[in-house]
Amino acid sequence: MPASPPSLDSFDLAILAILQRDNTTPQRLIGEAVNLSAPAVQRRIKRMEQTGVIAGNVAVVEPAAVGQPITIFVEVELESERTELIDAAKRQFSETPEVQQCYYVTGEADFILVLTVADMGAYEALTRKLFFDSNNVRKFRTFVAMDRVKVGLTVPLPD
Amino acid sequence: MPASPPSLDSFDLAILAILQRDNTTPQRLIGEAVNLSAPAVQRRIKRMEQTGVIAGNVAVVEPAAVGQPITIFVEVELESERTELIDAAKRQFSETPEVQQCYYVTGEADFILVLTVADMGAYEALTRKLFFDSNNVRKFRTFVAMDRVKVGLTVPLPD
DNA sequence: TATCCTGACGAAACAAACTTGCATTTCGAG
DNA sequence: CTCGAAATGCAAGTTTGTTTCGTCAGGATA
Repeated sequence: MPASPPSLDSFDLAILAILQRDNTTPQRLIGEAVNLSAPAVQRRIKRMEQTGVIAGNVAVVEPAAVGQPITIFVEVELESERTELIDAAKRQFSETPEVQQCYYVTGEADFILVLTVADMGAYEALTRKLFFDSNNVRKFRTFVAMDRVKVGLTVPLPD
Repeated sequence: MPASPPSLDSFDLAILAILQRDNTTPQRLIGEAVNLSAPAVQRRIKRMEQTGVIAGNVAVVEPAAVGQPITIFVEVELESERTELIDAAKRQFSETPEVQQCYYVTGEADFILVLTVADMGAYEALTRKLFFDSNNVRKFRTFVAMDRVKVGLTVPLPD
């Protein structure tokens, strides 16, 4: 729900850089860092939330701590790329909690999924549900993460 | 820096479910939702932050709004898998801001990267820097995201 | 069984942060 | 140069976060 043309100035970008790292930073400290008063910072944050520049404010949970220690990538190739079937696939992937991320891509695959599971048994069950029970998956390639070298949603910001 | 064995109860999980969706939710409301007082909620959150169950609190920035509208996946295959070279690759990927996520994986590739770039020119420059200038990249496959169907770091929580 | 210790809880007091109103300033268009 | 829209800072008011403290439940010990 972007409400208007964003057009961010250097204050906004500096604020974003901080919030992107830690959104519990007090507005007073942000203000000191960017040379602005706390209310000014607050108004800018609010505006960016309303215009969709800030898409959300979330706590990042460590998967291993909640019994989901395995991260898996899957490249999915469909049989048919009819719009209706593509949309159905998008919907199913979106609705599946273990699917942490889902992208519809160009190239040698149609979808790339990032999954979070408790163990390989859980993954096997998922493949059954998502791929084999679907009549539209031609094949899929699996990559198991040995090391989550860098994880996040941080976006590089212009200077 | 996990400080102790976590072992989360159903209160903790219920709190996590909320924070994972919106960490600006007042502790009072969380308390009402999980049947606990605000201080109890606050203590549990603090403990989970200290033990690493909660890895961070961040604002999610919309890439398109800050001039990085293109998301790209790359499978990277190295020439040599000597530990030293693997570590060097991890380090370089980690240090590159455009590399939003980096995983070291098993399977037909060694790394999977999630990149955020302004345009294809920027990607071309990145490939030069990350892959061609490195003497250890055998090949890489590129997937350009047409639709970010589901994006986030949300982890499925046990009941 | 009685006692002590540990850990977690809620209510209330307290401190800090967020939010709003308002006068002033800034900046671009006319 | 003047005007008006938009953003700012300050100060008050409100909400939220944090600490304190007394209580209680469970477990170990004697």
